[in-house]
Amino acid sequence: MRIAELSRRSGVAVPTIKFYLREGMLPPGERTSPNQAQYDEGHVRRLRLVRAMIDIGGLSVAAVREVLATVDSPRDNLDELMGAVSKALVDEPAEVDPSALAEVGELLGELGWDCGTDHPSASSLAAVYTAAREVGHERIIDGIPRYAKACELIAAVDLDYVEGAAEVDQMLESVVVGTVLGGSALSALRRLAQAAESGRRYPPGVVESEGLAGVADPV
Amino acid sequence: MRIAELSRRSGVAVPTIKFYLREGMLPPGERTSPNQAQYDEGHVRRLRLVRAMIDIGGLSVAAVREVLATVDSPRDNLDELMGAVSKALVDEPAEVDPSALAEVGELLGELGWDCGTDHPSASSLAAVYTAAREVGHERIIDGIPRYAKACELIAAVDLDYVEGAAEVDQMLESVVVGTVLGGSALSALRRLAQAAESGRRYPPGVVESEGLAGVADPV
DNA sequence: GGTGAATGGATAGTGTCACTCTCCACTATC
DNA sequence: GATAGTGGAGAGTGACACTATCCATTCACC
Repeated sequence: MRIAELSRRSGVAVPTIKFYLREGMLPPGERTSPNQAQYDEGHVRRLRLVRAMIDIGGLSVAAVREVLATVDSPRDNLDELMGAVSKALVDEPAEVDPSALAEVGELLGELGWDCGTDHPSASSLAAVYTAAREVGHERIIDGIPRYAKACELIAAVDLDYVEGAAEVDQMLESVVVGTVLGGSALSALRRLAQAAESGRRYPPGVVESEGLAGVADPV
Repeated sequence: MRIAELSRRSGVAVPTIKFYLREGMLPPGERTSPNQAQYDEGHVRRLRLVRAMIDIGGLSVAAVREVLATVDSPRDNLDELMGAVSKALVDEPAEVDPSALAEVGELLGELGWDCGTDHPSASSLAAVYTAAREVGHERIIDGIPRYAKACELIAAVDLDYVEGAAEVDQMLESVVVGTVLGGSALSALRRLAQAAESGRRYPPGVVESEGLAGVADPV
């Protein structure tokens, strides 16, 4: 197919497709003459993946390019691939308080998680610790171990999903899709679960004259 | 204190503070003369909160303004406040496939979550369903119920955190901090848990000649 | 074989965002 | 009285993600 059909099939405007080609987020079509090229089903899929990462995952064009470059030149084990995708997905904080990082290391030890504090996300978590203290909400850190238990369940789902991929290239893509779309799904589910739990704890109908109903003075 | 000290205490540049004042993200200082104003500890806290939301939470200035406006004019129950913060935090997808939304409704029913599909996050989740199918990864949807179970644990932590706040205005802020900083902590923990789980399933040292070690042909 | 639409490629322009700079009249402090 | 700092407003900046325009082909149809 040519660019017009690719545009129609993917829902992406022709100038935008040209832009993505220039940016290397979409491989060039197969050249049939000096200024003609053919695109295939793979281009449609890739384009949809790009749009999903941008629209649903909220990634920047630069992040998408980096993630796709990782997928296109795969590593030889899952750990490394996931690490590479993580690195492309998170922008590691510039400087992290070493004591907060040590605290994260301690947490990882208690949890029995053998990933070290050199993992980029360990720095991200340490940055959250620091920020929480700066805004006077250090109390939030007390909940982290329970968050971690929930994340063990989530990670098991994530790994199962990647394992369940039929082919190796599907597997690479499933790391990306699982991380990006899964992340959006999780944040939506979290909010829904909060609403549900809140409704369970403080059933509607109970109205109080001041403060937060059922919270300042729980029923 | 005056603006220079506020800048020093908060680590935010003076022109940026002026910008935040203009944008209404920081309440004006107490005027002592036509062109002099005093700022207090509350301004320092607020400024740190703004920076945490932007730097750690990745919120836009517009989103921060909206969230703070919500906090500054609180509702009379927790459900409503959380809903208002959610609304300010997520940009609801423009159009959602009704059948995907119905599917989300079914899921909510099975889970016993009594929040309806009119919750903005229900649409977000439906958008993920649609995007997953468009990129040929509908299989990811099978993992959603297990994600949801993990989110029940997370939501319990979140609600406990808000309940534990000493005063009502602390409580309002804890909804924001819990949602924003908690979200960043969760995504970092998820990645760390993935790395740990991956290391557990495929211990290092096992090297294979092709494909993903221990995955294409699990040990 | 001629003609109008479409193509690939490149360059320049657009709108948004989050500051950042510059200017101003005025105030505080030495 | 000199100098630095202040609140306030408007214009300017750089990054980002497209979008528009142009051009020399090339295609599809008559």
